[in-house]
Amino acid sequence: MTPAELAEAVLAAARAVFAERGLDLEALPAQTAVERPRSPEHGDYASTLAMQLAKRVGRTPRELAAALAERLAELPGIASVEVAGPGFLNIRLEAAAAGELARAVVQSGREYGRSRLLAGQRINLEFVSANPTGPVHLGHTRWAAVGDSLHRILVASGAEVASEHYINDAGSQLEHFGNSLYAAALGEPTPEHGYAGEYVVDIGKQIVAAHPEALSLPRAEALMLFRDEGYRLMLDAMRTSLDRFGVSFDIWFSERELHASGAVEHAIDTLRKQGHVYESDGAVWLRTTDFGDDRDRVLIRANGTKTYIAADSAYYLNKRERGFDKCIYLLGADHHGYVGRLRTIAACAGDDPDYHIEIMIGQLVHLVQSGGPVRLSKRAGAIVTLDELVDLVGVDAARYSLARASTDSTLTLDIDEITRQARENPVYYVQYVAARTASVARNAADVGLHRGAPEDFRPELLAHDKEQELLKALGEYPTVVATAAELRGPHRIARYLEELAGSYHRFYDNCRILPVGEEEITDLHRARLWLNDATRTVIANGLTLLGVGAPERM
RNA sequence: GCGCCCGUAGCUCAGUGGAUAGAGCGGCGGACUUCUAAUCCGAAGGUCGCAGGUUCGAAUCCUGCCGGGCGCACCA
Repeated sequence: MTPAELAEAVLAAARAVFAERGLDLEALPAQTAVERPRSPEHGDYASTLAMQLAKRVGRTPRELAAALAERLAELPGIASVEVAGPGFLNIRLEAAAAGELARAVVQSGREYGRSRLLAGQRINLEFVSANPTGPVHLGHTRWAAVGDSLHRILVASGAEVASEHYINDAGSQLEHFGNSLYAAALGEPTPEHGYAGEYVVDIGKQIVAAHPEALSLPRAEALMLFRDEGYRLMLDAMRTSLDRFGVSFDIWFSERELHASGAVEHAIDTLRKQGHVYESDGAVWLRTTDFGDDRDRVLIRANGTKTYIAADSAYYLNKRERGFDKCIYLLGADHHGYVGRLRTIAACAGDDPDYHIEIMIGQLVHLVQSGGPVRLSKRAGAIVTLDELVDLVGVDAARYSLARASTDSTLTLDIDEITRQARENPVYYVQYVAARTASVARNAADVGLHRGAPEDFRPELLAHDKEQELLKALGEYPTVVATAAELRGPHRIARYLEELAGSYHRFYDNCRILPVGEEEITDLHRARLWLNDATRTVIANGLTLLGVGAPERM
């Protein structure tokens, strides 16, 4: 019996009790959940439904709980139900009913944990969106890890999702970048508003190597060449870094093309039709105060140039016109001023800012090394890049470290610490389970131990405390994935896997899976192998959602 | 001044109103002639920033305050 089935049984019992006593069925929720109590004294699962309902129907929690307990206790698979405290329902399953899960998980394989929760939603998930004027740095790296994992989680929950990287290639930053490359190639100092750093010199050299004539061109032509070639090389480098990190975007969207396609004018027309555009002082304005902004915003300046908000609007509307009904933006805290703006744009376009647009603000990553802070300013040239981080700790450890924290928390990474403790990173604790389970499976095959036919599986033999604990952990996985999808929290997967890993290691330590020496193979060995393989399935599924490998050996 | 996020063990961080607040790391003490000791077991470590409020029940929700981070353009 899975937790979901148990929860449904609790609700069904509530319906029966309500009907029997003439209570208002409308007071019942559409869904309920059972939780896993911290203390084993409180049973395998607990329901708080009676306490939640009592006030609504004017009964005491304990009275309702007692009635529910009576009904639930009769169900097959349920060993006992107790009413405790103010009205908790503490439920114990029979070992066999719990053990069933091992078979169900193995048979579901990669499907275990996937759902249709978000079926029918078409989601555009934008993240990273780094300027093509420098390498992907550590700030972006957090969103790369979190965004890509979220992408996988949303897909696993049934949504149709496109991951998208916006390229800011239309503004003056690219000009400054080109100027900097040119200056570097000439050996001149970095120009004002320019970019510094070794990568600028490197790219400058690459361009000169590929275009020996570059330095003898007239200045204006040379600048254009450095700008365009630098842009191309930088974009390639970004793609390469992200690929190596296991992150590949479905769509790379160019701002330049957005402008070239006339999308900006089109967007302003659309907003005008919605009645929120007006002209004043020679400029074109968006009346964002219609939707709570403290002042209106300019779309087109008096000099005819478009503002960034104009492009933002065009980009949002373009996403909507491409058929996405939910646009999720993953932005760093340094951009949280965008939130109101983007939501207002959606509102001005006639959309529901609480549904069509969703802006996740992730807090920044702080780096410290040798006790002091490390600055991440791109202009200053002191960059800690994605590539450097990966070189230091590897893809798995890097992705895991970044994905296991809530994006609401600023994350402090100590470079020394990461380097030194790479082996102690929690990712290895989890991956070690993948390796151990694989090793057990290999050894089992060597000694002729096989799971056998599913119908010969004896779930009731998995009655040891550690086996039951592990089974409960396995049963939680689908709920964890669903919650991670709904709350957009990939870190929940990581935290869950750490718990599951603990349960497995304790099981492994207490319950011998393989026969020792010449010992005869029994149904218990086979049952434990089912449990071993079920664990391997869940660990692998979970790590996949994080974009982290599940190694066969370590 | 206004807005968003955070404040939980020595450190890094979990905990979408439930029972005795958790994990990893660090430190202390144990466990390998048997499936991988990258593991396990034990002890230690907490006024959940502070003060009120709501609730049968608050780390969680509300208000105020304190502390930290980040933002508030006809810049990109």
